[in-house]
Amino acid sequence: MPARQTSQKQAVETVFQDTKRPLTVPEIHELALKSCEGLGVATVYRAVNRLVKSGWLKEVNLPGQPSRFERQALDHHHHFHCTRCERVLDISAPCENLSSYLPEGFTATHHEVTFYGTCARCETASEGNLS
Amino acid sequence: MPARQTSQKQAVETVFQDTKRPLTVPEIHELALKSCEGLGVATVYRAVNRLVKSGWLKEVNLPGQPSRFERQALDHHHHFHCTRCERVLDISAPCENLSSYLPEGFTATHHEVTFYGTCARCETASEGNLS
DNA sequence: GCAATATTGAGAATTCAATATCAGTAATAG
DNA sequence: CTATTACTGATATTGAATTCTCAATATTGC
Repeated sequence: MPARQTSQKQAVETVFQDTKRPLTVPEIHELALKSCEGLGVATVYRAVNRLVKSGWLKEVNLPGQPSRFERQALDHHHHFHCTRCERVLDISAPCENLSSYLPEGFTATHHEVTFYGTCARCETASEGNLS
Repeated sequence: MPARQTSQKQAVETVFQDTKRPLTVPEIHELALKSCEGLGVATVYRAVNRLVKSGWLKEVNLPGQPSRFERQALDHHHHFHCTRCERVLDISAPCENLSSYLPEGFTATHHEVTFYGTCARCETASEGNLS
């Protein structure tokens, strides 16, 4: 009798269908609570682990940050870490011939590019605050 | 009577003068032990923190990895994480117009590029092992 | 329904990096 | 040389993210 369908699992999956940026476990938890009152953090961890194992989710690690998770994207993309609101956003990838610059003898299976700065939302918000 | 010169501090600095890739604290410790018997990990942490504060060392964070440290480099570069020997190596940076691809309204202060794969040393080593 | 058992929530337990503590050691000013 | 006190090593402690435990609950095959 393997695997049952529960409202908790459903809630976690829904979060990812509604969001297209990498989320930390606390973020997932908070969002999932809206559709599943009383949901515990441990359960979020369990659900996320299952979904990662099944390939539906992908773990995203940014330097010095706790793990985040996002839908296994179809297209390659990079990440933008807004140092003001602390959100991590996807940005489309122009990575072109990046790996062609690797030294002789090195073989890269993949790469990650992370930008740091201010996202459009925060940029706009602060403009309004100029006094 | 601020700051004394000790063999421990000296040992840690020497490690970085002899190595030009980012090192974890355990790596630093192991290397420094060669020139300073009995050196404790706590002291390595202390020395590294001092050197970071003074600007001589720079902290390097890679996704899902403990902090590493390297000499404050003069030139911009990226990192290559060998998934076989787990070493992190510097590679020269061709980052060109990377940030020009950012979406409207986004401002980036800096970026990081990390490659994953096999370094030249491991690549060579495994060729010899083909049986 | 009903029994079998996956799943859950709450909190304890673990893990691992990094820091704090403290008595003993050693660098340096005089 | 000597006193002052920065520094050290060993170890306890913290802090955080994540996993484990276990009794209670809820799903699903029959």
